[in-house]
Amino acid sequence: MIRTAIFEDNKHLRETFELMLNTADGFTCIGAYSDCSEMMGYLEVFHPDVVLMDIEMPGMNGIDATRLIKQHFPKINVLIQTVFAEDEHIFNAICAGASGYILKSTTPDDYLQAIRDVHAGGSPMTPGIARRVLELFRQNLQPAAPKEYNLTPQEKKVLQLLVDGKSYKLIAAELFVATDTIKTHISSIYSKLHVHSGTEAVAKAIRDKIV
Amino acid sequence: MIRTAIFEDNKHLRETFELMLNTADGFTCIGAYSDCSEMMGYLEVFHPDVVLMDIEMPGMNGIDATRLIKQHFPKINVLIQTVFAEDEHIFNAICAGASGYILKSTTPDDYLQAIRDVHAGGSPMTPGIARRVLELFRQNLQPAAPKEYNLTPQEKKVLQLLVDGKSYKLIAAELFVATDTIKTHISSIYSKLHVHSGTEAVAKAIRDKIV
DNA sequence: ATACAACTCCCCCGATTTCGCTATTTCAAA
DNA sequence: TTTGAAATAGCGAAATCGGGGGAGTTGTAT
Repeated sequence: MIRTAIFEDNKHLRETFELMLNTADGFTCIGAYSDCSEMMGYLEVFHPDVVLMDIEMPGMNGIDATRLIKQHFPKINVLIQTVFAEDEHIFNAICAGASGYILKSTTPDDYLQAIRDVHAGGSPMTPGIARRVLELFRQNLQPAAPKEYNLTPQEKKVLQLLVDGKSYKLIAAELFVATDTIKTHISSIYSKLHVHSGTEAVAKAIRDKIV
Repeated sequence: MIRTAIFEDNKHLRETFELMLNTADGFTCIGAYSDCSEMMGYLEVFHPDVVLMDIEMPGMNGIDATRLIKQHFPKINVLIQTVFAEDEHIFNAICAGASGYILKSTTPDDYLQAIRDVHAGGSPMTPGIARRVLELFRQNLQPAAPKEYNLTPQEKKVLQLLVDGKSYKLIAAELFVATDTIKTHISSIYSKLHVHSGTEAVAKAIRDKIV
């Protein structure tokens, strides 16, 4: 028996969900609320397995509520169900700790299956949502856009050591050349990066290039 | 009619898929291969809508093949189907550009539905896989661990401006104080960050803190 | 053979940075 | 009221840095 709680401000929808869960085999609806004002106290007492959470609600929104739930009851699985498919909502919901994210166009059977999935440790998602998630994933991972400034191999080494906080002398020692040679390299690094000091160069180097 | 191609080294499975696609309504299997050796030339000619890709195959594996496909034919949707649910495979598949990731335990109907979903621009995933994806997502995103070094507000401002490449004089001007004051601030910043130069401070500031 | 890029080195010089130490004012906490 | 942190400011000296110039050696490409 999967103990489910509902947070949904639309009265009709809320009661439909409640009925659906109470008539379906293997489910119980142990609470249906139109907002999150009493949520924490309620969860403390009844400890549902799965929370079906709407995003748009008066008072606290479903994403902040999810964050709150996961902070205090990490074992409760939160299934977001909403009409919003915006990247920002999806992103925030995931970060808040949502276990699933389905759109409201889903059929009753799909709802039940989604709740089962969540309860079994899965993360059901509408395929369209899943695509957004994958794309967000790739975006937030790839931004390795190492700009090229035509630095020569030696200049890269010097820049690397500069970033490590080494002085001209130390860099020279490390590369077995004269300090003046390092000065020359650094001059050309500066002109290639369009900067005029070590701090600027380091900032630029870290921000859009090699470590 | 969804034009699908299959890459799967298991003969029985490959032929089952082929039969399934050719008998189902709305699908055509326009090729079924046991490895990726001739893949690119094949895709060039037949241009399938969806590729059903196995991971474990002799020769090139399905993930590298996916990367190759997406590089040259970004419009082709690749649906990974495998017995492997390891995080590393999932991660690599996503980065390679896979549009979906389903496990081989899926039923025939689910296969067809997954292919439909992919073709419609969705990303079907087994709920268990989806959970892994969400967790990978959170992992690769959260490491925003802004270390605190007990810098005072003014010191933070100074550090910020230092990172921007400003000289002591300029910082002093910007904060309406004497240059010597900036000297003092920078001294305490250095001792708090345990560094001994501007470049080190900037590197540390960017790497594990503000800005 | 002649360029050209990359790497090397040297000198000069002024500006900037770094490291000492001291010291006052303000403001909030003890 | 005393204490302490934060911010302010100053002085001095050594070291480093940044910009300018010129110049020699490789090696590759034309």
